[in-house]
Amino acid sequence: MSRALSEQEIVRRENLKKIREMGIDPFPAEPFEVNAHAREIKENYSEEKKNYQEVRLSGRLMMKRIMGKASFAELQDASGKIQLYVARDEICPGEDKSLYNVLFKKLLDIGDIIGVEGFVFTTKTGEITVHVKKLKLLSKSLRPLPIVKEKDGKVFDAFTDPQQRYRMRYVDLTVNPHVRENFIRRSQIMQAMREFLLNKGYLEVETPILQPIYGGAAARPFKTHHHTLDQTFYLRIANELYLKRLLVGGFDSVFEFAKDFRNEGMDRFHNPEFTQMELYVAYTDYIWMMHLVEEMLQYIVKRVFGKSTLTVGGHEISFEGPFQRYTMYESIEKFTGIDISEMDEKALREIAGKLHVEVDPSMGKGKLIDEIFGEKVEPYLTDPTFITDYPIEMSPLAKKHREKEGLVERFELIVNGKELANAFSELNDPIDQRQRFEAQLELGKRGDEEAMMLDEDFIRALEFGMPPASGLGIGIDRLTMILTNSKSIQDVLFFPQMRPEKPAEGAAGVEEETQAE
RNA sequence: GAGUCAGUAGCUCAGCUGGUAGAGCAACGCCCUUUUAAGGCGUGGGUCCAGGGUUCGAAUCCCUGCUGACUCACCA
Repeated sequence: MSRALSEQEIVRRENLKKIREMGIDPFPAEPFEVNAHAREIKENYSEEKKNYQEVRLSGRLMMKRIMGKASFAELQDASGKIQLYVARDEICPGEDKSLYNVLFKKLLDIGDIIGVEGFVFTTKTGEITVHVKKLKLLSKSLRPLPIVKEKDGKVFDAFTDPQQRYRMRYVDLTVNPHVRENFIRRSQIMQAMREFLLNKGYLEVETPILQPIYGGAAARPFKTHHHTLDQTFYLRIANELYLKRLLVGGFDSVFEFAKDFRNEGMDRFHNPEFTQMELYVAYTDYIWMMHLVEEMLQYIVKRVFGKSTLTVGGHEISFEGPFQRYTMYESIEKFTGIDISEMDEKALREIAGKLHVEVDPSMGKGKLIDEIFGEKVEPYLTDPTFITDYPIEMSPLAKKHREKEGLVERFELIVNGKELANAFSELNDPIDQRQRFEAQLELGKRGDEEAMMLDEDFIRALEFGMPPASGLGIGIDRLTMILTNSKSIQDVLFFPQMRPEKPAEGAAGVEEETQAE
């Protein structure tokens, strides 16, 4: 399929041709060895020490300022930008000046990837600069990059169109340094979490993404089909039930960074695929897990940001534990003045109406309480807050509360008005578990599309005996959003889900085969 | 799923109650050996998201569709 080329693309293709005609390979195969990076040079160069006198670095040409026989340019590598000084007679010591006059001045375009060799000095305006002695083209760029300029911290002509930024994230990352920064943070956050868990001696594991029965959460799944087995599979909505099987198998602590998939609405907090870290530790309970979560978040924030208070959405949020704790009933009473602890389904429905919380007939008691909480409490919890002791109806995998009738031993951690983590003392009584699943089936019949499936093998595992344990799920995307002060999940996912730009050609047949539904 | 807003040059955007498209940067040509949103002079570049309609005439008004953002609904 050919595409009409823009004026600038035509120029670049012509330049490419001319480069080849000069006998220069625009896409050379040999490696270009580098011994320095932009940021490191800018941080460590000193005029007195005269260090960095033989540097080799490579990156993208981001700016050319040509002044006749000498030029300044900007090179951007993975660490940042640095200015280059390119003088004609330096890179062309002999008679032939074409390397400067033709290749550098005319044929190299912004976006080209080059390698340079030279020494570092400071210009008379005080800018640390690489004085280039040798220059090599490493890869030609055939499309014009958006030109983003900056002065005194102000950015001009920023590349901002969300659609283009997400579809061409490579361009976004190239021209928007703060975008790059968020993703580096994400990686550091995950690394710190993994480090914390491994230091505790917990075992990192992997469990199936293709599951014959989906479970461990309440959500609509993606459905697919395996040809050889001629069998329906679901992309996991959670890995909880598999990790618990591993506790049955004798591991006493397991965790997994899991991509989960939920076939539901998309907004700035939800992407169809997202990442959760789930952790199960035997012989502990949810109280113990609250301490662990406090300790872990403190560790991560300290490790990644070097401090324990961050500005999130205009608020200062401290991750220094211990966090505030309320039971679910307490929190509702605190924010609405109404004590719902003794109410039945009918009374709750009336209260919901009074509070202008929308409900529908398929909702059971647990869901009604959750609606009230979600509407009247959750959005107002800014600092990290544990909400504990949830109604049994909405927590089919959690252990019954040791003292309080009708509740389970469960907590959620709310930060900045959103759920960040969810945990319980895990239900390990197989008979109780079967009854809970059966109650879910009932809800399913009432029209709750997210009611859980009955997983016979999971029950069988519990019947062999699972040690008492607590389990935790923590949303990595949400955590990254909070810690990087990002307004949308799209800012912390490299490639957020979007509609295809145009219907993929030839994809129709494939679609038919792989996608049931 | 509903509502609101948006889609114009490579990028960021102007374009009034309808008269046939503009700026800055980028590109191209020339000048310039310490510039940094470099500068000076000059030049080119458009499926105005797509398809219909109204009209003598549509980037502009109307309808449909596509894509995106936001809000709401849904989502423990």
